[in-house]
Amino acid sequence: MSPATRQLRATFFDRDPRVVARALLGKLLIRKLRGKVLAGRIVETEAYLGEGDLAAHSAAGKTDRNSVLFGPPGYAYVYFIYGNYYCLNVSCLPDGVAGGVLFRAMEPVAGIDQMAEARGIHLPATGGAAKIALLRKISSGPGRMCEALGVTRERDNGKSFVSTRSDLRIVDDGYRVSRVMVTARIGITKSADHPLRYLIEGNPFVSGTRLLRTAQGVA
DNA sequence: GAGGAGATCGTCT
DNA sequence: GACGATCTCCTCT
Repeated sequence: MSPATRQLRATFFDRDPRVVARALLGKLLIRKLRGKVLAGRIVETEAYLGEGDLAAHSAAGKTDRNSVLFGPPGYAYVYFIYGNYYCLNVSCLPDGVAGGVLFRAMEPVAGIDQMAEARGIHLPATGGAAKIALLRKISSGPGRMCEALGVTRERDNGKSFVSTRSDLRIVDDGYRVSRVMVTARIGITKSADHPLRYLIEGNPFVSGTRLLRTAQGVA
């Protein structure tokens, strides 16, 4: 990483989830696990707006499960879904106001062998299309990302993204995103038509294929 | 290559 | 007891 790399602060997350979701594209998600550094560039996010957003876990109010979403900005909300998978979010907006951003996909950057191993993927030594297809399988999806990074609710729910001592951090290394696309969110039934999914246009590491329209600023 | 359905269990009602 | 911010495998075209 370049010397210009800097960790995101709480003020970055103390904004509308739609603004944060878009701004997170291109940032590096860094995980320290058992002495190893795992990192990926965020290429796809979804915004969840809080109590007015029926698709958000916080829609029905605060519970033990979703309390992190109602807390201060910049903290990890991890939940277990479909009996198999974890999903990783970061809380947004001030303490007491619900809102968050779901990390949906990232491009592997560092610790790729460790992440592939965690996913049960064997990477070939040589490159080519077959290797790229396997690299996509490491972290193109929220459940896949969590498995690759070793994220679990027990270990990471409520953890700070903005503490310099945290083993879960997000940094800006100066990478600039050329074009952002906005589509409807994936896998939900309520408020499903809202364009709140943000992805880097043309990036091969995004999940799914539902591309509805190109972003014109923040929706 | 695309689409459908099953797996599997925590959370909420 | 029902549902779900997913993934993978299997079948069909």
